[in-house]
Amino acid sequence: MSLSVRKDVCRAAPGASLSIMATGQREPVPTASPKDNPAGNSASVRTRRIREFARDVLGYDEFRPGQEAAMQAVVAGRDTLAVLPSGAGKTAVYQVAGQLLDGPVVVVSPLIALQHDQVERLAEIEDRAGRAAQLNSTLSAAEQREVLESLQDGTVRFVFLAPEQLAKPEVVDAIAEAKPALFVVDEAHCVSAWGHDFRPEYLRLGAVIEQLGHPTVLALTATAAPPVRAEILERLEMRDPQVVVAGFDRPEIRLEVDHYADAHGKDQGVLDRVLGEIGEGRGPGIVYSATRKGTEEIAEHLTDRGLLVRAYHAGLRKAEREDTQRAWMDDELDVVVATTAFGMGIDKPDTRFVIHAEPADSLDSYYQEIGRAGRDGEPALAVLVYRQEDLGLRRFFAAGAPGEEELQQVAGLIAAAAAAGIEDGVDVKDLREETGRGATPLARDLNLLEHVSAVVLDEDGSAHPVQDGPGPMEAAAAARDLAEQHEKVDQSRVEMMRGYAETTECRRQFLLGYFGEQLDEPCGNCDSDTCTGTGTAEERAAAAEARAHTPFPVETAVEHSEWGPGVVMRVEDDRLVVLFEEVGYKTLGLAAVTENDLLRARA
DNA sequence: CGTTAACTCCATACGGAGTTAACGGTGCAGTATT
Repeated sequence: MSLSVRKDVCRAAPGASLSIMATGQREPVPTASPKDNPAGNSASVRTRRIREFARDVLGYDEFRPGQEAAMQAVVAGRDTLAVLPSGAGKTAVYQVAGQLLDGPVVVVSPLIALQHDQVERLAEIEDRAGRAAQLNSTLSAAEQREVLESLQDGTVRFVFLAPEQLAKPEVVDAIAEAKPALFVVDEAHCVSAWGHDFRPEYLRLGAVIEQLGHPTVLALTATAAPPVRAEILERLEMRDPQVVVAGFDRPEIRLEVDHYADAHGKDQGVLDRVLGEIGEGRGPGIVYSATRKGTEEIAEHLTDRGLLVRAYHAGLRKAEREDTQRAWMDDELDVVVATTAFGMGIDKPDTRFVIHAEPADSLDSYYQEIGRAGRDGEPALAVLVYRQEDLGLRRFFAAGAPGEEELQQVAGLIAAAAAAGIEDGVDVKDLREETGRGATPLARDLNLLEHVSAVVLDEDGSAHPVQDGPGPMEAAAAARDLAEQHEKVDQSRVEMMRGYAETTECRRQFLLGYFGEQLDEPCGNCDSDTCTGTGTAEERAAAAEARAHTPFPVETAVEHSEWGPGVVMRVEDDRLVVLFEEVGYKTLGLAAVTENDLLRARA
């Protein structure tokens, strides 16, 4: 096994070490023998026990890339972020830890449906790995109490819950009493993608981990670009984290982009593409649309053409959604046309294509979505049917930072209560009544105010002003600045989606570059000129030449006169993509950079 | 940001052109209602 260690760009965790595993390489599970443990060395004992568990309980013949490294780190009690491709057996990483560590395992999982599946899967090996239970609102109050009690008396070894459960002090207390050995955040990219406003409880997990006495933390995700990794480490307050990244190139997925200028042409293009694939016998597939209405219209048109199709989005009745999922899994459909609601926890390895009728909000989402095709390793296809105007909706969703007045009001109410001598702080419920604002935007505001050290939430979830912290006016301004910074980063992610759609070079190089991995040669399996062989040899040579002589190669730490520090993510023959810490991704013309001396390398 | 449904205005009136406002995605939990 070759294992190179290099410095990550994570500024949140200067001490983080990073392992990169070669793509697709599998490591056999060796037979444990006494000589693995000649001196009773604890690392080799761990290795032996991990391998025994993998073979005897999970029935593994081999480890997937990164899997054993992540297990080693976790079993040794080290905080670990594991970025492992879909189907790389992330579950096994905490299963093994559950058996080898002394204490229960808490798993934060974003969807109740996902928790359900996870519990069922663990039930199959319950006698060897320990009992698993879920804790959520589908359970009665008595059942919820029972789960927590079983966790405390050791009869339940794994508990699966959503972050919202951990907003309840009594739940955190009960779990703390059970002295968990491991705190797992599954689908950890949600910390960044959902945390800011949609599900703000994700941002509070760091504080929860502290309240639990900081058990070993394991963050798991299939997709996380460097800034997302940095945010996960920071938000979860991980200590001296081990970052394991298994190569996540999916060479079997062919990458294509179809360009259209007008809306009608694009709609037709989506239908033609789907009909073409199904007509050639290359199905089933998923079509992603940005809107609910879009999914229904496309589904209707495809049905009219005789395909077995269903639409799927969060506005449909629960029973209908479940039945569509079942029909999809049972091979009853050619196509599911869906919003982003469809996907997480749905694993159909023989999905042959993923076609996007609109661009995703980021390459993170896009890669996650197309990654659902070809999990069986057979050839698969990802097509983005692209029209520039469709980015507008994504830009709209990326906007929406709270106004300064709103933040001032919230900070003011909290400060006023403290000034009036109310020592218990302000309950979030009271804030909701006073401001007339919903729970979600309010939680977002509180997160922002907390992040600028103006407000603290105590263990009961009540808000207090920070002693000697900024006043409401100052706090609101700082919080707004922070929100605007998030917004800039989100907008820059949309820009990277645009960059992918509009690049004329190898799309896989672009995509992997975005995730901080360099692919040295064009992939040969995308629709770029270089990979289809339509570009001239001279052009390709010129591009390679330019890359070789750039003053700022990939991964160079740079400083921009206006945008501050950043890291070079990608080099083309006439431009650079740089990820700046404060403003996100920017594409810079190389000529302008050299002429105006815009960038300099940092030490 | 871009699309579209709803509205207003004018008047070669079985309605067309132009303006404006609303809308768009992900899920948890808890509460009210059948």
